[in-house]
Amino acid sequence: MSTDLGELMNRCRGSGLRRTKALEVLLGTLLKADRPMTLARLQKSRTLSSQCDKATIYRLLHRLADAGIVRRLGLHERAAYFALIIPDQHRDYLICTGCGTIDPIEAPCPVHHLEDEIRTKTGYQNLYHELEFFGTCPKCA
Amino acid sequence: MSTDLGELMNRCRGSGLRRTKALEVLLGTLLKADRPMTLARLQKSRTLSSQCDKATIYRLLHRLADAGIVRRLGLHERAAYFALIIPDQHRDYLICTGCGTIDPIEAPCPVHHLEDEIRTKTGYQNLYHELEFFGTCPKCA
DNA sequence: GTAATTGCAAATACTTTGCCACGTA
DNA sequence: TACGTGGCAAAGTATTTGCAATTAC
Repeated sequence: MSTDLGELMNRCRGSGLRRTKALEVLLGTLLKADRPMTLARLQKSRTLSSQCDKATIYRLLHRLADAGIVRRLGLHERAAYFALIIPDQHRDYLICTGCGTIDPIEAPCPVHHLEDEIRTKTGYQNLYHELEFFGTCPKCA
Repeated sequence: MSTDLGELMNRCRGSGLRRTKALEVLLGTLLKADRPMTLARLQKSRTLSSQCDKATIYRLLHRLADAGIVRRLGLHERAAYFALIIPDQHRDYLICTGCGTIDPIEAPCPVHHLEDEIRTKTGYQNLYHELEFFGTCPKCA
């Protein structure tokens, strides 16, 4: 784990966000989860639900996304997922289509080369990618 | 283009779907588009809007997904995207975060090896993946 | 004839915004 | 003090379902 709560708060301060209780609890929850979470899921988390409103979490997540501190992901659900961006660490995910479990993949991401190729061939800028594997986990099989 | 409308209809019949006007028009639209489309976008298509209701398109898309004829994709929008599955052809996409343009990527997909590795290491079955590149296209830059 | 399919309308689910009170800088 | 932030409630957008009429087989 190359990031802790204090460092995250500093990055937030650097982006002009204020040091509020809600922000701290939200970042702590995302950090502990170590995988993407939906707004609804975050809201149900013990600490967050007692500390702040759904709209607050929603707006914080979007501010954090603008600041480049969290990333918004699709992941095939109706609800949007959000995950912390850890500097110099790219994450892909393995998702069970049965129970919905989401696990980060340990293996190094194999598409950086293709990303470079696309950048030069198409002229797209600020490229990034999202890679997810879907399947049935052993428990659900 | 390795698939035509007749072949698609045959695959549908093979899965027990009935040969209806709505099905034919929907498949034709997806085939012509050659990229993922949202329900709303499909609905706006000239031919489809005059031929059938939103709920019909919705239900057809889901039956087609169950039959393995279309695939449901995330693609970062609030609305779900659907694309035809062409046998023996895997597609990844390049998406402009500015204007929302979606283009299929021509390059061969570089993650099949990792997919195999995940299969054996984790015991997940029916593995498939989704890979999207996001960036700013030259026009939007 | 029978069961799948369709259209219309109503119900959900999740997201997004308005407004005023509040807390941080 | 000033302005970003928070809570509550209402509005917006996309999805999903119920049911009676219709159509394919």
